[in-house]
Formats: sequence, C-alpha cells, structure tokens
Amino acid sequence: MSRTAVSAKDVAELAGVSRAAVSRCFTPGASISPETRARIVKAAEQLGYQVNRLASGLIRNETGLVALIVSDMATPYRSHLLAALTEAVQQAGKVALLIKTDRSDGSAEQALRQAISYRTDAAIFLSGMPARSLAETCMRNGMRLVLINRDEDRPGALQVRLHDAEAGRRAVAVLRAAGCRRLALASSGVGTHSISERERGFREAATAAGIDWIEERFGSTSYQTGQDLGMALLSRRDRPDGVFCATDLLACGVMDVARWRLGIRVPDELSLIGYDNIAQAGWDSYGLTTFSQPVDEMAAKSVEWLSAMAANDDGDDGAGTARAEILFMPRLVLRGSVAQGFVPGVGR
Amino acid sequence: MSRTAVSAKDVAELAGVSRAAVSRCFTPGASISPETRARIVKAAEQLGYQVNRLASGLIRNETGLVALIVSDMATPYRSHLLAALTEAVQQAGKVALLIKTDRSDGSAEQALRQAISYRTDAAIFLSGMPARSLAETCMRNGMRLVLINRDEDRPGALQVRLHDAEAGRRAVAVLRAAGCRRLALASSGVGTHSISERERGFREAATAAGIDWIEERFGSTSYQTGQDLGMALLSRRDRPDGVFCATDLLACGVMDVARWRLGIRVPDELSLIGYDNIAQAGWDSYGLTTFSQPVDEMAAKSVEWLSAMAANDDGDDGAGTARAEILFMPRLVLRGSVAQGFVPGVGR
DNA sequence: AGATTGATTGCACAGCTGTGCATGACAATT
DNA sequence: AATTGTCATGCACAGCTGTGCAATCAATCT
Repeated sequence: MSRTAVSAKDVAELAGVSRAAVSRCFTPGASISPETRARIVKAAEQLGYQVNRLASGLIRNETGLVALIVSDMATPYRSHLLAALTEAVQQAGKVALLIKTDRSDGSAEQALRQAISYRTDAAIFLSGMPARSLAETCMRNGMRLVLINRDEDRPGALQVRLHDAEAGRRAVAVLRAAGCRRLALASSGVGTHSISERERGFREAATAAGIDWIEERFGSTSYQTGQDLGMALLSRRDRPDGVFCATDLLACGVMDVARWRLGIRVPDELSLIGYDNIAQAGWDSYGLTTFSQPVDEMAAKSVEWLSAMAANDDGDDGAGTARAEILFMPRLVLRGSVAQGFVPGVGR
Repeated sequence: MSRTAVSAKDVAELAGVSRAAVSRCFTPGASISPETRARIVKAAEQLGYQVNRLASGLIRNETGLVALIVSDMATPYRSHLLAALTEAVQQAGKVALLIKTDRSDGSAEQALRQAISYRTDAAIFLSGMPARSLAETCMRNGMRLVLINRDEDRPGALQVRLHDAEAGRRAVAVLRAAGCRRLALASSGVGTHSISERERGFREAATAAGIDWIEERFGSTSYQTGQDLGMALLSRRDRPDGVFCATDLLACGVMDVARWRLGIRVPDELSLIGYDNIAQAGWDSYGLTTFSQPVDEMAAKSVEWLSAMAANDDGDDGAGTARAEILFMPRLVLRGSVAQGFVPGVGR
C-alpha cells in the first residue's frame, strides 16, 4: 500500500538488528558475523529488498552509472557498438545510461548535462562532441570521458581510435591488385574525423601510385545516400570499376544500385570495398569486402580504462594522464565484392 | 581538485541566497522572485551546476529513470524499437537505463533487480520475462511495468501487443492470391508468444482454406537460421512456392539461399513474406513484402501510459487498473518479393 | 585469574535535495 | 491608519545509505 519502496530500516527491524548491520551485510569486506548476515539475507529476500544505489551513490561518490551518448543508434554499426559497450559495462558491475542525441546544435551538451545530473561515473561518446568547457567541468568533478572515433581531443579523456587512414590506403592497394583501372571514392558529407581519415588515406595512396580517381561526397551516412552516390558515380561516361565506400551502409546502397538499377555486374564490372563489417556485409546478397572494427575489444578496453582510472584515484589530479589513446588496426575482411586478383601481402 | 561535484550549497553561497532558494529556482512552479532567480541561474552557470537527480529522486520518490530491458539488441528490429523507446522516454523528460539480458536463466530477474536498485520509475521489457512474485514486488513499490510482445500477463502491467495471428492469416491470403500452390511456414524455435501467434494465424487460415502446407521450425531468430530454414525447405522434392517467414531476418536468409545457392528466382518461382519491416526489407536486394510494426507509435503510447499512471497516483492501489492492454494492427507492406497477382481487398 | 586481542555491533553523522512552516516585507483595501 | 492578503525567503526536517568511532563481548594468552 505504501508508495515508497522497502528500505534498509525495514529489513533491520524484521531481522532484529541495527540498520548499520544491513548496510554492512551488503558491503563486501565489511565486518559482520555469518549468523547475522544469514538472518539479514533471509529478511531481505522476504521483503524483496535491494540496496538503494541512489543513496549509496550519494555518499560514496560513485553511482555505478556509465552514460552512453549516441546518435543514429538504430544503424547496424552503431547498434553493434552499443551492444558491446553495454555488455562490457555490465560485466564491470555497472549499468548503462542511454542518451540519444540528434544532429541539432547543443544536443551533445544537453546529453552531457543529463549525465552530470545523474552523477554518472563516466560518459562514453559514440557520436557528437561536448564543448571543451563543459568537458573540463566534467573532468574536474571526477567524471571520466571516453571518446570513440572522435577528432578533437579533450585533455584527460580517453581516445579510442582506429587507423582509418591505413584502411583507406589498403583499399587502394586491394583495388589496384584486383586490376581496377578507374578508382572512385564514395563518402558521406558529414565530415567526421574517422571518415575524413579514410578519405585521406585513399587519396594519399592513389596520389602516391600516380593514378587518377573521382569522388562523390554528400548526404548522411545511410543506405539511401549510398544509392544516390552510386547513381552519381556509375552513370558517368567514365564509369569507375573500383569504388571504396567510407561505410558499409554506403557500399550496400552503391552495390544495389549497380546491380538492380544499372545492370552492372559485381565484381566482374565493379569492385567494391566498404568499412565497418556490419552484419549485412556478410550476407549472401552482398559478400562485401570490408574492414572490420574490433568492436568487442574496443568496448572492453574502454571500460577497463575506466576501472583503472577509478582504482588509482589517490590524489593525482589527472594531469599525469593527460593524453590517453588506444589505437586499433582495422582488419581487412576479404569477400566476393572485389574481382579476383593477386592481393599483395600488405600484412605489415 | 575536490573530487566531489558542485552542489546547491556552493551555488547558494556564490549567489548570496539560501540553499532552499536554489532548489526552488529549479523547481517549476515554486515561489521565487525573478531577480533572485536570475542571480541563481547566473551563479549556477558559472559553476556548471546541475541539480543532483539522485538526491532529488531520493526525496521525491521519482527518479526519472526508465529501465529498458532487452536481449539481442544489435538486431535490426530490436535496435529500431530500442531507439524509438529511448526517444519517447527522453521526450517525456526521463532517461533510459539500458539493461541487456541473455538467454540464460534468471537473466530477466537479474535485470529487474538492477532496475529496482536504481529505483527506476518504470521497467519496459522488450524481451524476457520476470518471475511473477518479483513483478508483484515491483508493482507494490510503485514501479510500473510495460511488456512489449510478451505473453503471460502480469496484473497491473501494460501489455503492448500486435495482432500477430491476423498477420499470419493475411499472409496466407496474399500468397494464395499470388497463385502459390505449395505454401510453407518458416519459423524459429524460440517459441515466443508473438511468433507462436503468427504461426497460429497461418495454420488457421491454411486449414480454413483447405490447403496443405509444410513447416520448418528451429534455431534462433537470425539470418543464419533463415539460411538453414531455406535450405531445409527449398531442397525438398516438393519444394514450396510460397513461404511465410516469422521474421524479416529469417526471410532475408531464405531469400538469399534461394537466389544465390539454389538458383531459385524470386518472385517468379518463389514468393516470400516476412514480418517486422526492418530497414533491409526495403533495400533493393530484397524488396520484401512484410508486415510493419508501428514502432514509434508503440513507444509513444507506452511512455504516455507511464505518464498517465504517474499522474493519477492519488490513493488508488492499482487494483482498478488491473488489465491494461494496447493492441496494434500490423500493416501489410507490399513489395516485389511476392509474385504479381490479384491482391484481395483485405483492408479491414 | 587477569590482561590483551580481535571481532562484532550500534550510534551518529555526512552526503544532497525538496518542502512544510514560520517569518518578514510589501501592496491593497476599508 | 489599521488590517488583510500575497509573495518571497530562510530554517529545519525527511529521505536512504556508508562509515568512523566507541562500546561490548568472547576468546586467547601469560
């Protein structure tokens, strides 16, 4: 009947002990005798008691909450990364607070403010970027920041990145080895750091090899944009025969337009490479050669770093760990979307 | 330097007012003069103050947290639903607590316990199911429960369901109208309520029409299972020419096996119908006829119900609202995966 | 036996906020 | 001018937990 939930006081009364004993019962390493613990546990189960982590967090300055800040979360790559992070966070005994952002201005700020208001132990940005001043406020208050595939660095935050430029370079190598003559670059117009890096690597390698290429860059990172990019690139007179797409979603769109609207055979007349290794890239309809991000490992390392930072909170003001960065290498996944040819031993 | 975050006391000191004034400043409808509010807002911005919702929730018995409990969240349909719910929750001024479950026993219980420990205002189950006793404990403590596409009902919880059986029936009608002679049902072996209902509708309609059909049911609800189902169904001597798949993911697997491994033309030799209307169903490679769930509307109505329940918390003990259910009708989306034919006016 | 050690338990406080109650100031009304 | 009403503000308490400190108690040692 009472609208309020059962508290430690109720358990204490039922078990005939002090409220402090109940607290110690659920605090690892606290001093409590086995028999009273047994009594308390029994009473707690009977009442359905769960320690109130709000009150606990209030006094311990550690809520066990980790904010995951993300946009476009229904996208294959994003949802995969989100799942991995949630799993890792839970494995570490914490819980994920999910905050969705959009493209609008100040959306990331708004999200971070939400995280602060719940006194989150950490915030992990999968997209967007908080203003520098607000980020510093977070750090000063003891909140950890992790930035995944973000560009500008915030001192004290962990940067989780991939060697995107290297992937762009390898894409050129693979396409050339497949015998492609006219290369193209298909990318969205969002201008994210990681996407820009993929473009840069592609251009560098093409320039270094002394070959010409064409580009199309517009729209968001979606299947629809992929279709439009494919239409723009493949209806040209000097149609390319090897395209590197900044994203698997784009590549799927390009491939579908080629096959189903323009009647171009893949990979006989057109070789395609994507990036992300989303589930659909492995489906029979696509068989897309792409670069795989070690999503699980990225998530695990991020959370690991958070725990490590929490462990050595002994007086250092974070200045010593000003620059933390983990760099992963995207792994080439060869499938049927690239024409058969000699693939150079680019391994290392 | 101080590890602890800025509190209302700090703001009050800077603004030269009492701490209570700061609290009132951020409480809508509280009595406070415009000039002191201005002073407080200025001081708060200067210090980067955000109201501590943990402490606020502690005293108001309303944390603003809504737990989303889900498994297989990287799946297209699930991630779509998850995104819609997160969006709806945020629109209502609340924040989503994301809890991932797996197939293991007691996983749902564990998740619900997590939700309780954070004194979540509500818990929304997208998969899994808590034990009845634990669910009742939640309700008694004032936590609202929403079950999406779940079978057993928990008194007091909101049931959000679709008319799955009707979809199964319509699938038979559409396949027959397309001229299919040998129907088949492809489903996973998970035995979820909603999936069982789709199967039931299919069988009922086929039986009523007096036609025979074949079935395959095994595995999880994945693309891979779809491939295996397709292989099992389509390599038979009496190969079916019209298949209703309990899920789009399954349908994609079936279609790919048909096209790319068995050389069966879709829709000329094989008509396919799925369920969920995931993004890939609309891609050129699939063009899958399917049933669309009004995901956004489902999310909006769920959160709306939560707010309504919170509003009339005036002494009623929930017994009056024992049975709440919202039933949605899946919408048929016609695409190219079904052979051209006369589609009966099943509207209504 | 007496002293010491160790474990266990209860008291009380801190951590941060919302709000009822009382007080004070000020405007409006008779 | 006196009274009434409104509004703003501060005090103090409640809500739930973790933990330092003192006290109690049993057990062990000399």
